[in-house]
Amino acid sequence: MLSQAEENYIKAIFSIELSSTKNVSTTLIAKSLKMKASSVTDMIKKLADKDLVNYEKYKGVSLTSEGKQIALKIVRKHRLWEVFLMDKLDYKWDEVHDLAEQLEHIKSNTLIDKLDAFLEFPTHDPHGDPIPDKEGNIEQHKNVMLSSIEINNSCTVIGVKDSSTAFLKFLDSANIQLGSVLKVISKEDFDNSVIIENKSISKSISNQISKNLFVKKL
Amino acid sequence: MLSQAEENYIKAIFSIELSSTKNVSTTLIAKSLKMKASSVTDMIKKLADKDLVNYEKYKGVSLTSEGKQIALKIVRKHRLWEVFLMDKLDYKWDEVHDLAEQLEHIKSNTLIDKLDAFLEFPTHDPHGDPIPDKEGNIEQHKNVMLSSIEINNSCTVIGVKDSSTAFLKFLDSANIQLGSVLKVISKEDFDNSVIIENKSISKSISNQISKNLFVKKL
DNA sequence: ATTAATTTTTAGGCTTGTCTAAATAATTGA
DNA sequence: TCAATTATTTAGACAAGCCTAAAAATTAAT
Repeated sequence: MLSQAEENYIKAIFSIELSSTKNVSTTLIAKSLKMKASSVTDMIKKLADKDLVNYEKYKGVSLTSEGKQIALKIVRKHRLWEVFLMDKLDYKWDEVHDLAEQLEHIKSNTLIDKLDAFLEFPTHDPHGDPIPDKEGNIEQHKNVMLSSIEINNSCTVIGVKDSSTAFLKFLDSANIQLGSVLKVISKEDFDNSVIIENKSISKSISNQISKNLFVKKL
Repeated sequence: MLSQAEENYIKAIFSIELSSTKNVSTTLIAKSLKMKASSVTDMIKKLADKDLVNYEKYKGVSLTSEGKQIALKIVRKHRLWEVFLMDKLDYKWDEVHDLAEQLEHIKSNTLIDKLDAFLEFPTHDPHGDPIPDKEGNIEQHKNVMLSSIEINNSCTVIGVKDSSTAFLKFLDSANIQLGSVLKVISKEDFDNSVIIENKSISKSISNQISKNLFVKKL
């Protein structure tokens, strides 16, 4: 049985691995978990002893397939709890992350599948991220960003790349949710901002925003 | 912010206090938490430093009013999570305790009240124990046991004194739930067992069982 | 009222998971 | 290429929370 600390490391390594193909460095893990590199080295050794990561001194780490399975289970828990918090307890999408971070560590063989059933087997969490199934299978995110949609095309918001509170709060204030339909009216070459129409209201969206919004072309 | 360990001690002290008026001894706490007395002494000092318990060497402890408020909050969380697990996730009443033991430690200012609302403000948990309200007010259990009901009287099961898995499983197998209506048919002087009728089926119930079943006379 | 038994506390040790500071390896750049 | 910078690891420390063993206080028994 893994400790919460161990689970957090596995999860951090997993999410860093997703955004690059190289081995994951000590420093990146340390940044992601807000810890010192030396602490990371210690834990990595422990995880390597348990065969959850491949590790060679000075070469960074990668998850073993066992480690990956564990990561997927944690991600599944995290995302299902997020759905619960939003759908059943009326939390907003920028409020659920920290709570899910705690709930994902609850140990039980049956809880998460019962929760899954209770939520009627959702496929995506409130940020549009796909929820791994019982066996750890997960749908691949299609990386279409709002910034890549051409003028006069419409798209649906299906996820966010950046789930920071600040970003989510901004989206809320701009009335953009999962499922929002956005039409690209024009693009500004100068700063790559786009003018979009959302529920017949036009808004200017900076490039920093539009390249963090996953969309599906309509 | 209290650690899980601290919360567990507070809860243990609270529940021991409920069943006697004397100060709570180190040994009793140790037994209840399955730890060594020396560990208990350590923690008691810490809790006394934080003014959550009154402590004088060799004299045992009692909760301060602040300590009692914290205990009530934990009890509230525990019982609301139990309701959730049973009512929403279809757990049986002997399965919810260990999970609630983990869930009760989730830290959030808003979660438990939102859960309370989602569950439509239940007043009792699946074992018939009253749930403290937001302010820590809790209904007093009326201590009427099945063993004290006279022949030919009927009563409703409102709770259990012993929540052990073994006891709860026995009740399940005997088809006795919260709300079950039991009629006392006869009593055996020899061993204080009672014959009861439950859904027109008669059963003999030993004194050990009947003195652990809270009932309300009809 | 002493002695014996029990309870409680103290002292010291261990593990987990963190840190700082110093040492070593790897990478960068002039 | 080799010196400077940056990344990583090692070594040693510390807090939390538990333990064992021994000492001290309390309680029970004769």
